[in-house]
Amino acid sequence: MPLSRLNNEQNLAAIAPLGHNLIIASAGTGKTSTIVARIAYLIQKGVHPSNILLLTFTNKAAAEMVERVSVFFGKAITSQIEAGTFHAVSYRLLKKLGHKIVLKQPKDLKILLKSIVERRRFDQIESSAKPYSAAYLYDIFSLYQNSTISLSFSDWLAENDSEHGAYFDIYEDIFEEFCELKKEFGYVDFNDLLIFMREALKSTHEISYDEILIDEYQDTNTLQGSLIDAFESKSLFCVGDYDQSIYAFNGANIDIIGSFATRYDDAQVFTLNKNYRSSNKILSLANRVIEKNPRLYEKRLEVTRNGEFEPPKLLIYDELFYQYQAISSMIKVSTCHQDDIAVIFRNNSSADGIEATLREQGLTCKRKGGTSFFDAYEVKAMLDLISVVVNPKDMMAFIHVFEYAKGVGSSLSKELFDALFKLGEGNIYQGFFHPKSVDELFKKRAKNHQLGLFDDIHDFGSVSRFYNLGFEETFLSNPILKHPRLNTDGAKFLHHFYKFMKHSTRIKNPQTFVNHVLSSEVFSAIAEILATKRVIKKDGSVDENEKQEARGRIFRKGHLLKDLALGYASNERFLNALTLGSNEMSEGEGVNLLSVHASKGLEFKEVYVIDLMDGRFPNRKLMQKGGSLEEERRLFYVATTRAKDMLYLSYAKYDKIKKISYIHSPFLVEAGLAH
DNA sequence: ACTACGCCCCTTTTT
DNA sequence: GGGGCGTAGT
Repeated sequence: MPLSRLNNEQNLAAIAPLGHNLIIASAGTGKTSTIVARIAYLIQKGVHPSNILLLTFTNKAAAEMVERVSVFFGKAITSQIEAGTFHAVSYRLLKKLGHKIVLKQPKDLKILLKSIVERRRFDQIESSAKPYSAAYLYDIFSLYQNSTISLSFSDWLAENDSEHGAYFDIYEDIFEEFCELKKEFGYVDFNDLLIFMREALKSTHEISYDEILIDEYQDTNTLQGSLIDAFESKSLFCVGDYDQSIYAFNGANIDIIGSFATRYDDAQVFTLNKNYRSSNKILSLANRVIEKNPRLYEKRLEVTRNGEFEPPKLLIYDELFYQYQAISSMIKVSTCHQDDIAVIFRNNSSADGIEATLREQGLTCKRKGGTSFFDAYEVKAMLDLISVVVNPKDMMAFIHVFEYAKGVGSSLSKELFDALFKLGEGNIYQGFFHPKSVDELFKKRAKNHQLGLFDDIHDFGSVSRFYNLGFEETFLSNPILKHPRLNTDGAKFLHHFYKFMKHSTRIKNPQTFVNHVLSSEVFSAIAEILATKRVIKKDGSVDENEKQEARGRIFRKGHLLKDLALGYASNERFLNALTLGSNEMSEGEGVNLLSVHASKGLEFKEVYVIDLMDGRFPNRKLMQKGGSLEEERRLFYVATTRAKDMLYLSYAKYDKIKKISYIHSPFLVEAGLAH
């Protein structure tokens, strides 16, 4: 059984009585096994699996832990455990409570926020500081929401950045409007999931757990902490390591783990000291460095692995790219299986270089954050087409789709959306198919000073200009076609879209729905535009064969998306799952390429920590913006403790593209590898 | 006034 | 590679 394989320390933690238990688990001490054993122990003791809540940092980690428990009890039991990230769990529970939620990517919401910011006047305000950009304002507000639950935005800003005092009122006002706009369009962001969940828990007794297990407890931020509190669980099982707290930029509050023992009367603290992962030499290097940080508790890690291992090796190169090439060569000749090798870096900007040199060597690599797939325009277009059906209030999705309509820019597409929104009383599907009569459908042109050319030619927006284009009767009679600036191309695109919408609402199965998107005229038109754009030569000529191939690639991505849709109960769930977990998916096979943050919780036989230059790692820029050397040191600790057998640390003295000279990272000095 | 397009800037870490 | 900005064209 699960408990039999634990050591004494782990066992004591796993069988702790219900209550408030904190497990301090240093790197490689078997915390996953301990959590798995704890869950198994609870189930054995008669706790119903649906009364267990497991909160992890990635959904993948949650799935793996539940999978390991199911070895003992079977899937029928373990599938009842509520497990996932704070965000994924909140989403599922809110759905269960009947909330309608459409999760939006921060990128889209930044555009929305920008539209509000642009309408504000800052120039009359006297201040030495320039107002924040919309994107930065979104990020800093997000950090605020994650960092505090007691302060107002202004008060929080005042504590962190006093120079913007003159703008505080405007900022507050902007977010008030932003909040209303989100509500109007039915949008929810990552933070909203947690905030809504916390609020929902205040007014329901439907949801409660016998025990909540929290992995990576050191990275819990104030908002997440308040959510844990809101569950009012009598039993917590929190697992973490102070030295691996690397999410300060997201509001991670180290006091939450630090004050655990004093926060609860019945607090019990267990410590796991036996390291099963790394060789003694790797471990002592990592410990030498992390000991430079102030100690919250004594670390006395015991090495359990016997045998002779190579000591960690420092590799020095004259130039950045030589470094990547040399490391790729070493990986090529390594006897280690490629899946068991990881290249770890502080900044993602290192990834492209190392990926390129690996490819030169004929090696493939695995990268986290399925960026290339979900960043592709065709994939975004497909997701926007799904979004607009799932949420007929979704302005952003509508506007993104209409970027592909010729003669329709951001201004007209917004006006079209507004008109459909009014015609359908807040629902563009209704606006298309059951339009109400509206007095002033289109806003009058603000001024008609320079009229002449276009403004009065189409002034009445006579629908007769769209006769003989083969439009359906019901479409022709829709008031939307009276928009004065809508041209024939735009109307054709709108008609494609209309037909797509018409047959959409009945399709509940996500796979069927993706098929519906792929066979629609709208998507076909979008694919046509993208394919043409991708093969067009400088002289404007297009090779038909090449274009068909490009079209083929676009539709192949469509079928990939269809495969991903398998198993989701509704379009809404499919869409939200992609937003919640798209960047957990990794792409490719072979050598693992990971940022330090992405490497958290993983282990590899052979690890290369690269670009260890002062400025890049530690990242001095971030340190100036509220980071700290301590945090960077913890990042170094996390990176090095991923290694089981062999650890390489490397840096380059010069970057010939950026023309920057570097000196080695101070952590290499602290590690005793450099002076 | 709005759309389309070409050129120049920067590029942190995550749900 | 993407977003911001200036310019030409409708």
